[in-house]
Amino acid sequence: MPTSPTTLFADERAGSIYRTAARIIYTKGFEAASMSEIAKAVDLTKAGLYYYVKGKGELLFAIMSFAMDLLDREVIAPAQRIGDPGERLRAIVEEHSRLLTYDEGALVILMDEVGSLSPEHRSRITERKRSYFEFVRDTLDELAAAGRLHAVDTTVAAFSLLGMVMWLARWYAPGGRLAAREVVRDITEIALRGVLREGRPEAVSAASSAVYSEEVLS
Amino acid sequence: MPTSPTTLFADERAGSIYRTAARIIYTKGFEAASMSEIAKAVDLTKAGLYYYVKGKGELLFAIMSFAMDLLDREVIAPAQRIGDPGERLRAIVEEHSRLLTYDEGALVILMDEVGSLSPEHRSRITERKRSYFEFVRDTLDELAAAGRLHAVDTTVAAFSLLGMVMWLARWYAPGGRLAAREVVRDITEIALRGVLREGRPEAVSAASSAVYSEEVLS
DNA sequence: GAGAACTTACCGGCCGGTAAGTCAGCCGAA
DNA sequence: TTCGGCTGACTTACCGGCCGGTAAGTTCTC
Repeated sequence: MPTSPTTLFADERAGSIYRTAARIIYTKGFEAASMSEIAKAVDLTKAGLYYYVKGKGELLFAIMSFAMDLLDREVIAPAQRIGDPGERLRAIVEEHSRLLTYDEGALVILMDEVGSLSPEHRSRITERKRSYFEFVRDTLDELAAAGRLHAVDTTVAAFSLLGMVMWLARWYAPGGRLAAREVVRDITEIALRGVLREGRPEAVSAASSAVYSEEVLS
Repeated sequence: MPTSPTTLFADERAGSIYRTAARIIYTKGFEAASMSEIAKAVDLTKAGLYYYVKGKGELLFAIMSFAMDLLDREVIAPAQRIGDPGERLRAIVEEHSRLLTYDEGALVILMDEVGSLSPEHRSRITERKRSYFEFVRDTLDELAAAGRLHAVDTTVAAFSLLGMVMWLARWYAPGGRLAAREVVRDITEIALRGVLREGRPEAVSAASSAVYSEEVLS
């Protein structure tokens, strides 16, 4: 279905606005980032920016929804197709970590700025996050029922694993001396080993100490 | 050494101002929290608040310094006195987690709002955080040298463990279904099992849970 | 009466947001 | 082929309000 040139341009422009806004909000925080600043970054006046977005709150909500869609598509949906709960857990940790090494803001905003949303928007985002959390915990429950989990509360375990993964966004600097692939693999190993009883088959583990480098403390 | 009543009163007042400010900033975020709001919460006008604090930035820095002092006193210093690196790591994770279940804001602000500090203040806080991080990583290096660690990069491992612990502040609600003691114990087990090769001596963990029998009330 | 502990009243500035105007380019009609 | 109108994509100019911060005065205690 072809779109008219003007509309296509508008869509591309809108996309670049959201991406730029995400980067700025991610860097400075939502409250500290001003609409004028975002407008200037996309070569518009503030009023010009308001032609595209309804308001600051709507902008934040749009970015978060985009991030949630990304998480759904890249992590949750693929994992849901995996039958074995152990492999499913591994896929979740691995893909979520990998996504965070790519990301340039949206996923971090999703984690950090829920408090800045309006009540209605907040409840919609929180609902999607809860459903993700429950997906992880259900997977852990399945493992526990099969006797494959160490004796820990699955709620605590789910939060801990997700926390470990999400923290990645706080410290990992792409382009630094730590390669994304090794980081993702190490995190996955630490996470799974933390909760799973089984001594997993780890053939790849030996090649671990390849190109490691410096990291950034925020 | 006795303090004069007025000074004592001022100190107590100052203390309660910092505590209240920490709670508000923790709840709404630094940028979203206004000085008038903080003033009102301590039954002062904004100008009255400025009698005690030099400015918003100084207030944030003071709260973070307090949090860092707390971390030093309750986690780092005791751990530094432990010879065995395995027990030292356990103490770090356990005590840091425990501290987070008590905390009413300061430690979370320390983690989340570094970006709002002035460059000078930021570098001073970041330096202390780096030193803590390196303490943890050095402990992991020690374990690795003794062959007691799984084959993962110690930098990634240190960030992952700390991330898991710090995430606790994001989700744990005191007074809920999960008792602080069990949460701390489970997190410690997941963390240590994630990186340590050894099947740990469980006797130590049983003894340590007896020490921390005090209940969290807030 | 001196100093600590405030309050009242105000400042300039930036905030999110908007009303109204501009202007390029496409449209159908003459 | 030209013309008038229409619309999408903006800009200029402005709004009230709250922000961090302060000068100057007041009250209370010793």
